[in-house]
Amino acid sequence: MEPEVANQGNEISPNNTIYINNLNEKVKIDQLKQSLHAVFKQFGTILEILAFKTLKHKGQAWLVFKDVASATAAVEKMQGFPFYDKPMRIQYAKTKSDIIAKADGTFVPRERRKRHEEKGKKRKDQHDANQAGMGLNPAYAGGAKSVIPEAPAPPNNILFVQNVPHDTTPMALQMFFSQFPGFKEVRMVEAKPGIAFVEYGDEMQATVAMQSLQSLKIGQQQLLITYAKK
DNA sequence: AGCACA
Repeated sequence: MEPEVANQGNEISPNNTIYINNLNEKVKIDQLKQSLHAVFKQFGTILEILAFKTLKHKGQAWLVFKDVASATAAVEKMQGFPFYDKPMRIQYAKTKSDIIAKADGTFVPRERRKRHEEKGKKRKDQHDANQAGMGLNPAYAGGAKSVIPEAPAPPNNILFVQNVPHDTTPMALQMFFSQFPGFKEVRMVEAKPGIAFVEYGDEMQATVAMQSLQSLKIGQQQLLITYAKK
């Protein structure tokens, strides 16, 4: 007989939604969601990202892809990806997200959770504004080690490449980046392993290379490419 | 460690 029951053990079956834990709990929810989006959008359209700061849900997030194939790629390729100094742990979510159920017509409203919604709903707009500002502050958490840029640099002709395996040579990197028009040079800094700068003639050329190489893995590691700060 | 639907 074939195994009709897809899910006997601890394996969780494919789902549009990935469940991520071991996230750095010091990161503010808004910034966390933004950064997750930046890192996972390469796998396909993201419908929703949910994260909460309550005790039971800190350090975790649910990221809903439009397509299951995107979720599968994300689970495989981003497993252990260093994110705010901690390796992400990624699984498929155990259950279907509401947003998916609504789309496929299977949504049935669940019991309303306890009266969660009652406590002081003050004007906290000011706090939110402050929090947004903090997302731009590199001094946050006192470290420069995050693989996530605090604020995305505007498009320009130089790419900033992160999560490069430490034993990668400039020559090796050049192999990948020089196949795109306008390539000028790769620069690596001895004192700062794991990163590289790649320069192109102009912004469009840099953009083309970035989009093509964004999903490149070297060894086990998923490259992360953004524009360099100038 | 912790699987929700702010």
